[in-house]
Amino acid sequence: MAVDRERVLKEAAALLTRRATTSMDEIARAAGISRATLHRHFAGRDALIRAVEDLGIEQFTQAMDTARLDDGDAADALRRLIAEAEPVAGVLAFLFTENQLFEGGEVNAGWARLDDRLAALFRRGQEQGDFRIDLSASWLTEAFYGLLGAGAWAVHEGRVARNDLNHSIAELLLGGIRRSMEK
Amino acid sequence: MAVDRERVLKEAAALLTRRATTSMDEIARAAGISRATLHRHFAGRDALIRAVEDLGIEQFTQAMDTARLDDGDAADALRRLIAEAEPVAGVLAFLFTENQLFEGGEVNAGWARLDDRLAALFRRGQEQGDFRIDLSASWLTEAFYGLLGAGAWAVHEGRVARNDLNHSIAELLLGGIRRSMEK
Amino acid sequence: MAVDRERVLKEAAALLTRRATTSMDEIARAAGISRATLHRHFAGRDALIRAVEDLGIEQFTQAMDTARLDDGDAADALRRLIAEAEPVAGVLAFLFTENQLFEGGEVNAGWARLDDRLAALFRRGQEQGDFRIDLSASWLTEAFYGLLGAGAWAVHEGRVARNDLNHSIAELLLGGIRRSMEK
Amino acid sequence: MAVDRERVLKEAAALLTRRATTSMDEIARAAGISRATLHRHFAGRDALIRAVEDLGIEQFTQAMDTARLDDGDAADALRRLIAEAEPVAGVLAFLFTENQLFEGGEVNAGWARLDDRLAALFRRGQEQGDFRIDLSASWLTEAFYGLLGAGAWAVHEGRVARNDLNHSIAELLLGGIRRSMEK
DNA sequence: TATGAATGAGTCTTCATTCAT
DNA sequence: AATGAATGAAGACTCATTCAT
Repeated sequence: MAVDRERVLKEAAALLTRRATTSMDEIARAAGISRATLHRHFAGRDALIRAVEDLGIEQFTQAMDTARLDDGDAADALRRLIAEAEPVAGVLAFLFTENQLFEGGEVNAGWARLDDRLAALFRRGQEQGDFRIDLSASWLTEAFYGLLGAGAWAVHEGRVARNDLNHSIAELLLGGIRRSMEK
Repeated sequence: MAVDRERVLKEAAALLTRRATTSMDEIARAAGISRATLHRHFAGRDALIRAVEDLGIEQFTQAMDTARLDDGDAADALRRLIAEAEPVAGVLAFLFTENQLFEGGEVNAGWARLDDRLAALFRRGQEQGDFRIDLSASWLTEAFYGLLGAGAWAVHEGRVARNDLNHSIAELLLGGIRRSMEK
Repeated sequence: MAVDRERVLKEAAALLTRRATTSMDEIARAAGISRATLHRHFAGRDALIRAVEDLGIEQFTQAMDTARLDDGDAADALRRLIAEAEPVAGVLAFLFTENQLFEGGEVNAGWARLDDRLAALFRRGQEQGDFRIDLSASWLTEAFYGLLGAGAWAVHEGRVARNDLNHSIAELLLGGIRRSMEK
Repeated sequence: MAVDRERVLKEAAALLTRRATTSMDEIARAAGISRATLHRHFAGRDALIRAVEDLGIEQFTQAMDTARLDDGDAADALRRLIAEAEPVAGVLAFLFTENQLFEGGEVNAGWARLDDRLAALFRRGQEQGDFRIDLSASWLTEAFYGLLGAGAWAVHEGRVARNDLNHSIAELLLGGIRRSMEK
């Protein structure tokens, strides 16, 4: 039976997310294949990690597509994005934490496009008067990733219920900590 | 010339934050000493990491002390904490990711104590009616670290000016993205 | 389409002569078949090498037969042998280096028989007063292979024209470098 | 005690000459050091083999220097060269046999210089009327290597006495097999 | 019959750590 | 105290070989 490439990648992502030093052997075993087979499908450790990166980018891209970032209220779009991105949060956190994986420093171009789309959403919100303008779109983009990662981790550690995650991230990001009159 | 222990720890924190698999050799070189010397000062890789942790915990403890978390308005206390913690954001980010990436290692006790103090601040704000109560103190604690780490990285990457960092983090955390009447 | 066994063996000989560590994969690709097919036709690497040996032995045996080593002048017989062996020089070169590089493996019996026939020719020349006797038949045998191999390589590298090969080898072997009165 | 680089290289050359597939481990053990140390001195297997190649080139260059190729009778110069090169014959044979070691095909430039000097010697002999001109200097160069290799092997196999080697090669190369009036 | 896919075994390579100066 | 050198242990990688289609 042919190896399910995507399944292997998902296992790899899951393991690497938990421990960045997970060995090829462990990944292979988790995926139910031999080390040699793992090497046949991914030219080496780097190639595997790059593939995980590509998968993460692809999944996050899909989340953005599904969330229809350009439709309606920017705040609602952001809420939809968080809901869609939640399953990918773990991988994204890994990829962001391990962002100097490759000496060459050539960052996967896919990230830039994602960053752009995200920043565009924040900018739209600002232009439409929904979002404050004293926080740059660029910073909000980074903050989004930071909160997503923290959320994934909090769930993993049992500090936040999975069902609360969407709400926790979205509300914090949109409304902050302070109790306000509105809402 | 005597080895500057703290400098070594800071280099280590910086490198390990970006790549958890950074080798002893890379750390030694970044610190300007030989591998052997690095080993003379820290009994091993684990000991080095523990030392970085300890440094972070110590510095963050000091930041908390200086910020007088229990005094006055909770929001103001949080602002003070962010201001004090900002210079150590790098090491803190390491602590945060570190505890994420290496599972199995019992969490450093000192770290847990810091978590508690931070959570207590959020709880105080909630009890005093300043902070919303639909976001758990536990989650806010995680979010705090996440945003601090994201901020440190954003500055490092040149996406946020160092001078804006305090404001960026504090405002986002306290008020969220949404433009509001107050403030 | 049926696999051309001899073509495979010739490719294998050519590659193995130049690099004893040539992999099964490279040989298979050079022969235009898959690794698995190569294995179906030859029970394993050793079997393949043995088959190449056998091919070389068979072809060289035939060359010897055709050259009628026992007939007439020994020098003429040697010339005929060189002419007959030239097309198989590549495989022969392999046989020669092969027996050099892998020690421990008992020498193929067929090969020893060829050595004997060749040595017998040289001995005959010496007994008949045509060949000098200060160079042992055993050494001349080795030298014969060495020159044949060098010749095959020189042609391959474009340093000697294929049409000159016979003459180059035969003249050097028979008459040496020095300009002489006779001839 | 510091590792004797040259000694390691000589061990490596000796082992690789006998079996091209000798492992790094075997070489390390033969040199009395650990595999890791071997790797510290030679970046990898390829690097080690290249170093062996360099050593071979250097030794053969030295042999040429010592033999004073440009002095006196060309035939005598050739005799001197054979005598000087004899100890290196084994390594040279290995390097010639394994001449496709590196995929890139970038041949060590040192060879070309050696080839040139050797060819120059043959050409000088031809111009001075000592060597026949119907055998190209280029071919004689190849033949020289072929005979040297064959000789090294013949000694190794016990078919030629080490003390006879010089004579065997020189006489065959200079005078050929045929009994002649002169000499 | 031919082959893409899978794998066990073995080699190469790196890293944290120790040693001798 | 500092370091170049050496190494055991562990992981990455490759190859010949087998399997299932």
